[in-house]
Amino acid sequence: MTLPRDYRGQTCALARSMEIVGERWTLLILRDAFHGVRRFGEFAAHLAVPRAVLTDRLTTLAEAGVMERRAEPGTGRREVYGLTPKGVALWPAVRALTAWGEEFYAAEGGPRRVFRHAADEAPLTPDGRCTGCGDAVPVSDVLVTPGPGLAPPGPDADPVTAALARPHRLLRPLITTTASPRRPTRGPQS
Amino acid sequence: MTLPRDYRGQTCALARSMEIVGERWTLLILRDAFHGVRRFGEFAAHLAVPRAVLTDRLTTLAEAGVMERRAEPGTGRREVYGLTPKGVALWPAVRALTAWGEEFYAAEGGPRRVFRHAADEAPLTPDGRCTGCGDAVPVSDVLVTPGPGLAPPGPDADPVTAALARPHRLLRPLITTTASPRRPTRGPQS
DNA sequence: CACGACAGTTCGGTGACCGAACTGTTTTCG
DNA sequence: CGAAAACAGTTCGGTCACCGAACTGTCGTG
Repeated sequence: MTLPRDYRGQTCALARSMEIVGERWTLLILRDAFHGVRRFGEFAAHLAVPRAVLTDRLTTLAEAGVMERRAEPGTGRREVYGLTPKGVALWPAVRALTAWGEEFYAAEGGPRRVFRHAADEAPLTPDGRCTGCGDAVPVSDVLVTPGPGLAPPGPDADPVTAALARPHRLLRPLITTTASPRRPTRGPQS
Repeated sequence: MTLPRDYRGQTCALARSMEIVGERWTLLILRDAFHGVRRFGEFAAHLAVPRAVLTDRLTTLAEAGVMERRAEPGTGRREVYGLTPKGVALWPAVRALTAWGEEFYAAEGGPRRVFRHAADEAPLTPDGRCTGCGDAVPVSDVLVTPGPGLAPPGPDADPVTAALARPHRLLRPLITTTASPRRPTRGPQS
């Protein structure tokens, strides 16, 4: 198994994970995928990641079985990338790291985003349980709503940033409209 | 302060986390710290990380308040590095990533290590709850035991690898004796 | 003092990452 | 239909992080 940057000799499951998802940008790409980002250009515009690096990461993730690359039906050249079940299984890790960042690097005013149980809209605990019904909430039942700490997107924010500022379900395609106004999109900003 | 490798423009708590713990080797260093590794040479020998990189990571983690550097009382030059409460708060993330690696890259025979509740020695669920009493187990009450998938350490394995193959509590110093510094190699020692 | 253990630094070589420009195809619109 | 734009990647040169090995300085012990 020739992984791009391995951690040789480590008899530790964490090292195996880091070989797959430990490279720069990878977890942010996966996070976007959880939020419903599906297209190459959306990842590139939202993350401001060099396009060559993005190509490499998506290829690596697809080869590892974490994401899946498929042609979007109907549209010609449009490729879409989606999480496989193996990728969805990374949600506890993404959630835990997000919760840690939110706890120790909180924005002014409060959390940037609030994860809720879609069934009753009660917020989730940091470990992903519903504060209303107490259940462990599956990823597809997580509703993301903007929190008080989320800066409103500027008028020239990229479509992903704009869509992330609105309530949405995880794993559902974030941007469904096919057509977009032709206007040179410049500048990242989440 | 300029973070070493930032993710500019990301209004996302995960990006904040990745700026602290997202660099190569950092999470493996933290994992070792959870298991009780405390000294520079132990990290270096066990992880096979370039020493300059290790110095950089420990300094960065200390500046971020995740780890703490202090002189070991008694011994002269010995510095020890320990997790702060902010560092301990990363345990859910480390556990989740380890569990994912264990699930999808299992070793022959089964898990490499089993996390248990020290009180009743019942194994923990992937999200850190005790299968015996059902409680969420704090990090300091986690007992680590070798699992069937853990390869036995070779005779020339470093002391950390050897100690990790024996049952131990998280956050407790893994190697307590100063390794009997320079015994006259008289009798067999424990 | 000599020696070994240890923490951390130095240094040259290599590869990953960056950012911007470019290629080739598909879609949209006049 | 034909031009222009959108899109998914690729190419390329500069820069920086990482690697590995050797080295420095300090402390404790024999």
